Amino acid sequence: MPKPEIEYPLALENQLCFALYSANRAMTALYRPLLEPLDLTYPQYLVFMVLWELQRKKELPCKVTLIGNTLGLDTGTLTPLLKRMETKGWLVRERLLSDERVVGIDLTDTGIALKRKAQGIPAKLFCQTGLELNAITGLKKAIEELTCHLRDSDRQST
Amino acid sequence: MPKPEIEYPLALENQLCFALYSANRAMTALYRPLLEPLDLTYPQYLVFMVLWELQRKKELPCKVTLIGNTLGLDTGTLTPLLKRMETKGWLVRERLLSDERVVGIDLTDTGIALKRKAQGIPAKLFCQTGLELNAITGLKKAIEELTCHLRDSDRQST
DNA sequence: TACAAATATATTGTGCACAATATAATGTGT
DNA sequence: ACACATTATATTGTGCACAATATATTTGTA
Repeated sequence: MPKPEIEYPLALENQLCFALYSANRAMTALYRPLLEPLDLTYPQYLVFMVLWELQRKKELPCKVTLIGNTLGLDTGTLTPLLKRMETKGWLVRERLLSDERVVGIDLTDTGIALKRKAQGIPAKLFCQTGLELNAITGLKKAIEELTCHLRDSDRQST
Repeated sequence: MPKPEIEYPLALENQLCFALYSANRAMTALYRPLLEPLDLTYPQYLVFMVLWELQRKKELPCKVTLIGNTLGLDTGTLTPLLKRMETKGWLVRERLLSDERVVGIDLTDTGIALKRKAQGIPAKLFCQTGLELNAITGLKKAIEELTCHLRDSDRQST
C-alpha cells in the first residue's frame, strides 16, 4: 500500500489500507446511533437503500442476485441478512413460480414506511463529516476510482 | 453522507459511506491472496505491523491495550484474535508479575521471522492501486482527515 | 486498614463477510 | 427424452467487530 522508496514500508502509518479500514469503521460508528432507533444495522440500511430505490423505479420484486451485485455481497451474507429482515416484517421472500430457483424480494408496507424515518439520515451525516459538499464529492470520486483500480487488479490476478 | 439539496439523498450512489465500505472490502480482498501464504488474516497482519514496529523500537513486550489503542480495537476483538495468534506460535501472552491485571504481548522468534516474508507486501499492493505515489499520499491524508472529523463528531454526540 | 472506585482483560452473544460446499431447478446438446 | 452443465439460492464453518457484562487486580480514600 505505501511506497517503494520509503525507509520502513511496513509502518502502520504508511498504509492506505489502514486509513480506509479506520475511516470505514468510524463512519459506521456514526451511523449506528442514527440507525438504532429504526432497529437497523448498517448493512441492513444498505439493503433498504437498494430496495427503496428499486421501488421508486417500480422494479420490485427483485432477485436476491440483483441486491448482491449492487452491494457486492454473496448469498452467504445476504440469505441470512434477508431472513432477519423478513423476520422483522420489512420484506417478503418468495420463490418465483416462473423459475423456482429465484427468490423474489419485495418490501412490505412496514418496509416502505420505514423510509420516512430514514429520510433525515443523509443530511445528519453530511454535517458530521465536517467537510464541504465539494470536498465530499471529490473524496467520494477518488475513493470510487481507487475501488475500480483495486477490482481490476483483483480480476487480473485471478 | 450525501447532500442537503440533492433530488434523492437516499440514493446509494450518493453515499460516501458506501464508497468507503466498498473500497475497504476491495482493499482487503487484494491483501487476502498475499496474506494467505503466510496463514494470516488482514486484522492479524495489522497486529503484526504494530508488534514489528514496537520491536524495532525495543518496546516489547507491550500491553494489550496499547495494541488496542493503536488499531482502535477493544478486548472483545483483540483477546480472541491474540489467542489465535498465540496458538499459531507467533506471540506469547503473559500476565505481568508487577501488575496481574496486565497481559504482556511479545513476539516469538517465529513471529519475528514472519516479518521477512511480509516485507514485499506493501510494494506489491502499491502497484495494484494503480495510482501514483503522490496520489496515494494525498488520498490517504484526505481519508485520515475525514476519520478525524468523524471521531470528533462521535465524541460530541456521546 | 477496610472499601469503594478505577483499571485491564475476559466472556457471551449477535451480526456481518467470505470461503467452500450443497441442493435444487433450469437450460443445452445429442 | 436424457445426461450434463449452468444458474440461483442455501448451508456450514471461521474470523472479525462490537455491545454488554463479568472478573480480578490495583488504586485511592475515609
